[in-house]
Amino acid sequence: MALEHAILVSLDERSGSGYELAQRFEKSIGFFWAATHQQIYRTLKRMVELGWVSCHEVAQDGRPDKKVYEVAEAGRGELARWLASPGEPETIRHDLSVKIRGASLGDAAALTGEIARHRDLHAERLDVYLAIEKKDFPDPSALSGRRLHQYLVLRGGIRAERALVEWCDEVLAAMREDDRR
Amino acid sequence: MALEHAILVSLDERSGSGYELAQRFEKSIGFFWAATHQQIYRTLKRMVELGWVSCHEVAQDGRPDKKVYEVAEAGRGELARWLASPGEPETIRHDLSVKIRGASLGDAAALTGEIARHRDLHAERLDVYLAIEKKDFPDPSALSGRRLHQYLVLRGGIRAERALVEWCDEVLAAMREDDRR
DNA sequence: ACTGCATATGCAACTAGTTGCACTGCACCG
DNA sequence: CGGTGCAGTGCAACTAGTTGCATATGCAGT
Repeated sequence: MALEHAILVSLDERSGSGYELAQRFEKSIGFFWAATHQQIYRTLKRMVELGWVSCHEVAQDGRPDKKVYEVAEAGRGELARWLASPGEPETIRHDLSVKIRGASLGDAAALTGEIARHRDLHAERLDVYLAIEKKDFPDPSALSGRRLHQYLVLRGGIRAERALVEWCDEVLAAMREDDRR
Repeated sequence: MALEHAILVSLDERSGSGYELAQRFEKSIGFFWAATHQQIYRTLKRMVELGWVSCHEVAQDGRPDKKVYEVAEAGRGELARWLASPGEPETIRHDLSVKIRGASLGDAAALTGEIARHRDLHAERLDVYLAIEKKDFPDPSALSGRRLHQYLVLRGGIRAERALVEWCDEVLAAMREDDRR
């Protein structure tokens, strides 16, 4: 399980509360590891028990108290161990592919609509990633260390989304062509 | 959940036992929807209760009896309903990205080894897909209907694996370059 | 005879992830 | 003064997926 490890990486970049982590998972970490606030709170609790992170409450004015977590020694050790350990490639679960494979059993028009919708969603995500690339990493050749690693992960997102958009376009073109005959 | 639907699509292509389905998930359906035999047996049982599939036992000689499942009317209806209903894009969980993002916290050499290993795994999968493409779909422009849909899903796999291989290569090149400085 | 392998099905216990709700604090708007 | 909305934490119940084991038939090789 990598949720613990994703949280460790994120907390190492900057300590924060469960709420803040949930927001990071919404916008940046979540691009490659999705998690809800429920999962994050539950996992943080477990990680405190394991001694991987430490926690102290912080009183705030103008808003409720929060619990700030930071990576402990044991957490850093666990992260190093995990980074060096081999992992399986992701198990793929792509329901759009299931739908396409079953296309002949349903309404073709509804399905092409669905594919077009996914195409647009992926195109939107791609635009977001490209905007981040342009804004935050204008000169990739000058990057090193942590910044370089962030950039490389973003590059993975760009490549994946681009591949999906192009694939959706290929599927739509082929299905329309098939329809015409 | 799409496991039911993936099973329906597969059973519609050809009726079969849980064991046979598990094998299909290992080699073809599993390229875009992973499932273990446990999941499949459990889900088939539930689908019989729901009336989506029917089941009859078949005695065999030379090997144990089996239960052959086939899609029922209600299953076909459910599948058509699902095909037309909008779905969320996949929630991404890519632990290689988490590892790269945390690269500076562990052993760089071990991590590049891990990335190279994934690169090779994806290159292998890509070769498998390309071989299938060449063998089973030598003339894509002549395809239509079900065969076309199978081909298009395969194309998605090819695009995805190619993107991953290229990304791994980019990451490895950039990390080696960064190392040298 | 013994071992290993493929076929064939399944339970039990576990881990992981989702969904729906509940609670507090405070600010800002009309 | 009541509604909306963000910040902040969390429980309970559920669904989905994994892992380890159990069991049975029968073939092929040593």
